[in-house]
Amino acid sequence: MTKRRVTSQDVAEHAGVSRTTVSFVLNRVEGVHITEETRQRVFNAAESLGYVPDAAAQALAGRRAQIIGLVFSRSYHHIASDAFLLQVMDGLMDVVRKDGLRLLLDSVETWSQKDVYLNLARAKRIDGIILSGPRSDDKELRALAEEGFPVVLIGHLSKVKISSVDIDSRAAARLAVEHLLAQGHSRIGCITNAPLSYTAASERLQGYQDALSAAGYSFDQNLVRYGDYSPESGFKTMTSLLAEANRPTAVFVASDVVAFGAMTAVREHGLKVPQDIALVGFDDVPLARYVDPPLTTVHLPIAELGRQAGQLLVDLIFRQTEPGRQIWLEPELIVRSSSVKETSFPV
Amino acid sequence: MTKRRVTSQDVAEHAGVSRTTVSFVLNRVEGVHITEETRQRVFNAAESLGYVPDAAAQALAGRRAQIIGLVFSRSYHHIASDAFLLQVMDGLMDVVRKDGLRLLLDSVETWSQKDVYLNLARAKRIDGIILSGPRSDDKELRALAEEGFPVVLIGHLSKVKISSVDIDSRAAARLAVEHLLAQGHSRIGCITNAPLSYTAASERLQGYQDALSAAGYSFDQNLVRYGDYSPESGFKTMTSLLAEANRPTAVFVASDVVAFGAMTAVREHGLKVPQDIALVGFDDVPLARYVDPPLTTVHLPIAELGRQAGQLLVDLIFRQTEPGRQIWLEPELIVRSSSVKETSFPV
DNA sequence: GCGCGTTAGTAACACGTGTTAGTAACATGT
DNA sequence: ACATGTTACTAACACGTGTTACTAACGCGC
Repeated sequence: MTKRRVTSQDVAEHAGVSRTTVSFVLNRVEGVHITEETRQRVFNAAESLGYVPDAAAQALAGRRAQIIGLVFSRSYHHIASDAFLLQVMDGLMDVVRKDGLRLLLDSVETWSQKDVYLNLARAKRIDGIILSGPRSDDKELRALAEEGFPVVLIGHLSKVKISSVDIDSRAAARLAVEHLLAQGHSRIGCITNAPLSYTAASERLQGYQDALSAAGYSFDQNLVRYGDYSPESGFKTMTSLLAEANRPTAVFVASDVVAFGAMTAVREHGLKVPQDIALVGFDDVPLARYVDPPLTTVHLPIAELGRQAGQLLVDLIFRQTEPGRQIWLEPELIVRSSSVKETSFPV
Repeated sequence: MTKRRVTSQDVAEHAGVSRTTVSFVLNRVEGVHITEETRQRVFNAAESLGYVPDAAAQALAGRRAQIIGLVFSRSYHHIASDAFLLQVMDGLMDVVRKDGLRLLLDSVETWSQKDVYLNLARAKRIDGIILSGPRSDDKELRALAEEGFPVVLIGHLSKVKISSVDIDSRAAARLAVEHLLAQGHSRIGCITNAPLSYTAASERLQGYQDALSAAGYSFDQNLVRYGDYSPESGFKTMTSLLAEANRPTAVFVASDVVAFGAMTAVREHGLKVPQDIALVGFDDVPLARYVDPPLTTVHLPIAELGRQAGQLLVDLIFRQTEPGRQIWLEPELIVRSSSVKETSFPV
């Protein structure tokens, strides 16, 4: 005695018209003549029967799946803050919802398991895909994009006609270090957010070097340490930096979360931030302004990243724009007390 | 000159068999006799043609959509930490992936826009749904569940036969306050994580009251303040608490993030944690052990929450178990230095 | 009264799969 | 020799929608 599904056939019979007419009315097809009166009859029938079109059938009958995929690497989402993905999704949802799209989420442990997202596309389960932090040697991805499948990257790939949105983190890192230079520091250390095999890590290190060399300082390998996303790593690497014979007076930590650990290390070493060691972080996680002292950092427009990526993808899908547009978002330095000796900054 | 889709028909022709046989082989249908040799021919053909079944067609032909929905309230995901949803997803993905399911994510601003998830179900876009933090007056949700549609709640609803997973946060809060009592405190304040209209907030407050009354202390309204998820609110409410004539010697803050703000307030007031004010938080966000001093808090098994919810849903979908199972997960008190005067705890 | 365009719809096919019912070919027991 | 069962398949229908091609009725100018 299980209730049967309400199909468009039921609506048609209930309204006394053909199924075709129902389809025309409900999809508001242009260039087709339907009396206002029948139109209303159809709407009423659909309403009173509680008709909801079958998504699978719609997708099969040539329409889109109405779903876009967001794929990220599980290791990657640690790189920025934990909130990274959440903020991206926030921005993304705002955009895609306007066009009636839903979000399918998937992750890969390593980019070698590309079948995950390739299958999504081949099975027509999704109409387009947003890939966070792709690998440059991803042949299948290029193939997919060249077939005309809508692809947008968060991050970027050179020499490929794939749309992408990214934050200029090299410039961002440079901004941070220039700020420290402007404060009069000349021995400035660096703790990366991750091993250099991650482009997000090496780019930030490059920004650090850019600032130094632009100011006429040479690069000193001894002032660089490598974090691994965790506060623990910040604690350890900072401890190691403080043990240097000629230790730095300021440190650029390419991740707020790592910087929190570093800050703890400074304190436990009996030193003061910023008087003994000035600190600048990266990411501007919500807590950055609530540690002691509040952390100077670089704000990344992450929700905006998601929004732009979503818009790019929607345009590819519906407006069939040309792929290959690359958008760079500008970060912003947020100065708080961890980097300036005059302690006159508000909490 | 657009490349046509590879269908099971193509595979059939390529292997010299019927489309039916292809379906039998690829789906490993039991109770059907196929020679090992043809079986291989089909596999090879599918492989060499790069055949990927059309998801929409599969879903239409009676199979499941192979997608489950995770729906959360946007306001709700602030209540716990920002990382809440991410951890849930982590646990959830592990489970559902084993059964070949994908995750569709959606959010509602308020639970009044139920169409969002009702439509997902009615359109057969998803095979089951996980709802985070539902409202008790959700009639349509009950109807959906009673029709036999697989539903699992994160949170819980009484008097309904709907499966759910939840953390016993009332017991958790009690645990936290009992710890403070054991440390010799008798005037213990409370800062909630959110306004009391949120059950997640009122339950924690109740746990606080439970502990007090069990210890024979009466409830003092003057020692209670109401936060709103943010560190700001922690700062303000703690400042207000410290201005009390007879101020508390310990405070239970029902959210780590709020507690960070509270901790800053104590410090700026020239007082020491834990010597002047002992603090216990709630949630055990990753940073809790990296603030100064490391924050005693209640650890919530959130990833486990997602895992159990996923398992419950998968069982409902595939194993067709009876709905209505309620699982309660036990939190755990993590003692760090913010609540004990002997400062002998390791970082 | 006839050709013609417009209106208001409909019949029929396509999408690609899962599945039930059926069918030849062949082995087996008596 | 013949009924019976088993093996290895296949033909045909079902799923629910979008869409193209077609039609019947009607108005209208000449």
